[in-house]
Amino acid sequence: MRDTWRNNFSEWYNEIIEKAEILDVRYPVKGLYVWFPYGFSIRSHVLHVIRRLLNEKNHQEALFPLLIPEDEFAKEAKHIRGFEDEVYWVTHGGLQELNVKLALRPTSETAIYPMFAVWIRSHRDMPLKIYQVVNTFRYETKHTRPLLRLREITTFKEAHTAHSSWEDAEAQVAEAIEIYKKFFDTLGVPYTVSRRPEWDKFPGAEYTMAFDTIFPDGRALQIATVHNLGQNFSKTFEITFENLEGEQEHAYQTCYGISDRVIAALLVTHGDDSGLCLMPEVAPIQVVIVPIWFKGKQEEINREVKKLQEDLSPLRVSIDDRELRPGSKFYDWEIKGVPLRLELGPRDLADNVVTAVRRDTGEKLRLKRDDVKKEVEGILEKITQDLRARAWRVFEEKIKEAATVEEASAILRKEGGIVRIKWCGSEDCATDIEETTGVSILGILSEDVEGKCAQCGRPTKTLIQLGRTY
RNA sequence: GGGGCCAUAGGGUAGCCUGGUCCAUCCUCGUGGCUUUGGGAGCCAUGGACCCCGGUUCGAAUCCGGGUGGCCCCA
Repeated sequence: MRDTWRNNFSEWYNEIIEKAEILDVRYPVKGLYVWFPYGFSIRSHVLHVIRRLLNEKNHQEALFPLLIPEDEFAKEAKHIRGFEDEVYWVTHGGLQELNVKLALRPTSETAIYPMFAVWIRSHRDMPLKIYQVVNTFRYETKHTRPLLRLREITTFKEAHTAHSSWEDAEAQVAEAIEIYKKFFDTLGVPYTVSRRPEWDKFPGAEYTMAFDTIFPDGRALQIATVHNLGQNFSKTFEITFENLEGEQEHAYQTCYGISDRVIAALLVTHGDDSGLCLMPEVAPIQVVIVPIWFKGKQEEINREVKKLQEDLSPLRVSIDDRELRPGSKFYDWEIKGVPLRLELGPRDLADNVVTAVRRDTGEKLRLKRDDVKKEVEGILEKITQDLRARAWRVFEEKIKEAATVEEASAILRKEGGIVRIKWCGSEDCATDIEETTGVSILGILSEDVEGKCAQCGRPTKTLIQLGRTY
């Protein structure tokens, strides 16, 4: 693991996924991976956070089928064109060929919206805010990578809403962005939000807002998207409602999603050369207690360790009573990213203290045994704040501004990250910028700046972000 | 989208070029036991592998073809 986080990110990533028991990559199908119980537990805690945030804003969780009939799937022309070369098809039932092929959902618009058409009749049925957490399938032909490029996306949280006006849909986009900001803040994952360029928006959307973070190798990773679908899908799927004037009108829709990539971002953002460092809120084990046994004292130590665990309830506390040397246990839990380790040995008992070691800083502390719970809670809160602050500091250092395309190009080649430049809005300039820099335009950050297009020099108010993507 | 490298116990590897001496090397790991425990313990015993299909050959981990899977670089 030594120094690979900074110097060989790919190697660190592959190693940590396996050693921290996040995913087993040995499943014999390309692009499909097995969640280990430990990784699955992190996933569960992360999902708990997003569910809480969505439910607070009156979203309802539902569940739609995995299989979508070809005729529904093909209804929206742009949508299908965006996905058709990566769809898995179910063509047979047993030995019999199906009359209508069934798509394994690559995303669920075409599974959900036919039902929206049935459910929505009046403006009173809206806003309708539904979400589901499911697996989706995409036949990736490129290099697949755990959590980053999958053939089965195992953790696809997609929300779909319908509204009775464009303004309400716009407000929903804003609400979704706020929810995601809170979500990533909880995970301590830094982000930038921008509007994807026209040619890169979700197929069938009016526009797409996207969250990107930056990985240690300098690449940008899309971690969430929010789409305003306007009436595009409601027209194809005939989702209509009777408005206040008594007329039939097509609904205004939005959808927004996150995927396994947020788990990758969580792991990578706070990782270091010793392994993971998990945010306490989503750590399967928040505190691990390592008993320090000495001959003759084992029973007493075990008794005290058990008492300590009970005193720390309801924190997620685990006792490591494996028959191993303590040092070996320390390494294990550091790789797995347990935020706080407590040690209890004869010396601690004699002094009525508990030894604590922070995963993020390595700092060693002596906690008074009598108010250990308050102290531990305080440390976990401190770890949360420090991890978040550190992540944002690192992130912001990787965002630069450039006046010219050449300058942007030099920065991106040398250190990667995200570079902001001004752009006139023409597709020709965009193409030239992407060709010169060799990276993509991530999106439009602002349309309220003063300056000149870095490519052609024409005056513009648009600031965009460039970065090499995953 | 283009190019390169690779596949041997649970993990990491040697052997492959030059086919036989390989019932396959070393480290790690698993199991049983003894001793130990404040940063990866030691000893004894024991367990486990040549990616798949086909071809060449008296003989294939090794050579050839295809498939599957993995990694890296460039666009």
